[in-house]
Amino acid sequence: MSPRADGTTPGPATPTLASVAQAAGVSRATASRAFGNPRVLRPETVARVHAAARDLGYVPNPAAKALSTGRHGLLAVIVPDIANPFFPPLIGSVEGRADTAGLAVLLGNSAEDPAREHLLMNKLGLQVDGFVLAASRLSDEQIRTHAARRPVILVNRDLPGLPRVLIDTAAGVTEAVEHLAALGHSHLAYLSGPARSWANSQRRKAFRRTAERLGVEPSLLPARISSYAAGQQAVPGLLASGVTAVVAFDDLLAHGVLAGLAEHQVAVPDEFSVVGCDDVMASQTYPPLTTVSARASEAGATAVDLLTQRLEQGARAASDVRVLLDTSLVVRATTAPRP
Amino acid sequence: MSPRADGTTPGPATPTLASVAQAAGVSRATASRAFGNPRVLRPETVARVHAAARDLGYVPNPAAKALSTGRHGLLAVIVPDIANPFFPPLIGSVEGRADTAGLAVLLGNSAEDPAREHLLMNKLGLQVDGFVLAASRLSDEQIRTHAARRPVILVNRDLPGLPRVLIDTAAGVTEAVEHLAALGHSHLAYLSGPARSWANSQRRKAFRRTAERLGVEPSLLPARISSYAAGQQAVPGLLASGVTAVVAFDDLLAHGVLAGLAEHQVAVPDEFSVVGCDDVMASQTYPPLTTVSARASEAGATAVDLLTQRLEQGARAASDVRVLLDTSLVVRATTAPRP
DNA sequence: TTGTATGCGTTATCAC
DNA sequence: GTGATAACGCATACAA
Repeated sequence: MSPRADGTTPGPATPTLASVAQAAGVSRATASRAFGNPRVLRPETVARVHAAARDLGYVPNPAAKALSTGRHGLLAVIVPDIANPFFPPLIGSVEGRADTAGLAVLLGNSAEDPAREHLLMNKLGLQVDGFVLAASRLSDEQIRTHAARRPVILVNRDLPGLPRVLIDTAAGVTEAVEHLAALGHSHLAYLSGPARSWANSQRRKAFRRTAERLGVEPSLLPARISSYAAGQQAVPGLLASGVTAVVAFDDLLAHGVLAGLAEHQVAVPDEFSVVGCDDVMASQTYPPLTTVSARASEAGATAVDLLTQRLEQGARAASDVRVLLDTSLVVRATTAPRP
Repeated sequence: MSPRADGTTPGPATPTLASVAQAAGVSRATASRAFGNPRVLRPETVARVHAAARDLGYVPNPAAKALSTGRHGLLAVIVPDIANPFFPPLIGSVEGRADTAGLAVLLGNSAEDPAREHLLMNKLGLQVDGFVLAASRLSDEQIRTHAARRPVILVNRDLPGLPRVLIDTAAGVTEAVEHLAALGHSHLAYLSGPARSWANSQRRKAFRRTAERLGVEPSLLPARISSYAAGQQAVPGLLASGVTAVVAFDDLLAHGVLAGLAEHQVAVPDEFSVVGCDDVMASQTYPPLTTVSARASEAGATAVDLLTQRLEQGARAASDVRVLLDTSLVVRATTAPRP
């Protein structure tokens, strides 16, 4: 056992609770209490231990603490694709909120692969206190199995019985269709995203329902995956279908559509209107994309809140929490009246 | 000690090495060796232990292993800003490579704040085997202090004595200036990024050096931070300076410039040329941005390789490794001859 | 080749 | 209030 097998300088042994206890002239148990349960100790004793700890530069050993308590001070956030611009803000807010809650964040990337996601959760399961599972590609049963072992908070996955926070883009998509109909577009397309995505099925349904209600003709085009190239490749089909406007599953696809339309000399928004979704990139890129707001950051923070709640309250915490985050349309520069 | 304080179902106690040993009819030590050092055991014994482990669904407890060995199977990657599109691909490749190396990834966000970065490293230091420090905002001394405790691999920070991987955008920026000069632009601007960023100083120097060599007039404009809004706000100054082309610190700023120019009715690329940097977003957004390639993914993977090397070889590993990743200009649609 | 005994650093259950 | 002491689960000298 050579804890110094790496290239770091040995230096003096890192102080342990035992060192602190000795320096403070108390037992290890008392030293421990000075940190974890100071109220039961005489204030004077607490102060003495703290002083000793400070002098020695004592830092508690997380591994030992975890082994003893079963709590790791760690949370895992699993996403299908880190490179997809929807997730970084979500991850960022998870990290931020976790940090203030005293938790560190383990990052897992499932690469859109359910098998990989499952493996990842098994591997990480024993070293974290809980999971934030974003846009999971797992089956309901698999998720339930994992949730039986470790607390799991779902983001954008509506599984009854588990705490979940849902970004309800249906409202925004509905607005988008209304917006386009009001502009005179009578034939619209929805360019769909990942098949196993909850968000995608929500958006597709809202699109169709609203189109029918308003009496505009809906077309459904599959892009299968969310990528710039997929959006670009969907353009020929889009033009062939005869629509004059499209609602894309997300901003990434929308930008691909923009590129594809430019290739075909179709002007946006004069000849063709494009609506994205998630408002990620849309606010960081030119031209300003009309899109549906997403609130991914809020979703992440809320998920962490639910998790810490569950961690603190244990089984007493309500487990069937369902937080719905409302969305709305943000009209920018890629939609205009039908030509 | 109630490891089940959360809402999970109790179920059968998770199997430990002791359970496996008992089931296989061997001692705990032998069971342990079956995993960590199988060569010293009779193959038959190894098989029996593995079978028992499989039947019981045994998963080694990372905390116990860490406490015993001092190795955590964890790596921390620290970035200044998760939301900045430069970092997600880097983080993703770190995660990917770490995963194949059997390491999990802890994510830290310094929010561009050196103090926060320092705190983060202190907090995480005891639970990881090493750090990948991307675009660190820390002082040289601080980095050295941390590196003395835990192996640190630097990305885009050139600190002699520490393993580092540098994305050498100087070459690409040089090409960009040459490209613009060849197009007839005789007065160029560099829109700079974060002051403490190594990448920024590299780019600024390359810009000025090349401009002087080619006899074109260089202007330096500060954006201070990398954001869409900052790029947008820099446009008035840009136009006032009389330049006809700009090289922005990164693609995010470049897109902001694009938006600002549109506001001022300046056509790109006909009246004004814009070059970005890092080729992130540029390939996912329309219009296609002329930019400098970045290879952030390769940088992340390489950093992990250097770290695992160091972890395996210990102090014998060469510590002054300096990996330089070359870059080049990618000409797309935002540059054209001077009007 | 395998078993025995001990330590890793902390928390928690008893006593006192 | 405080102090011994036994876990927690695993790895590893040392014996055999």
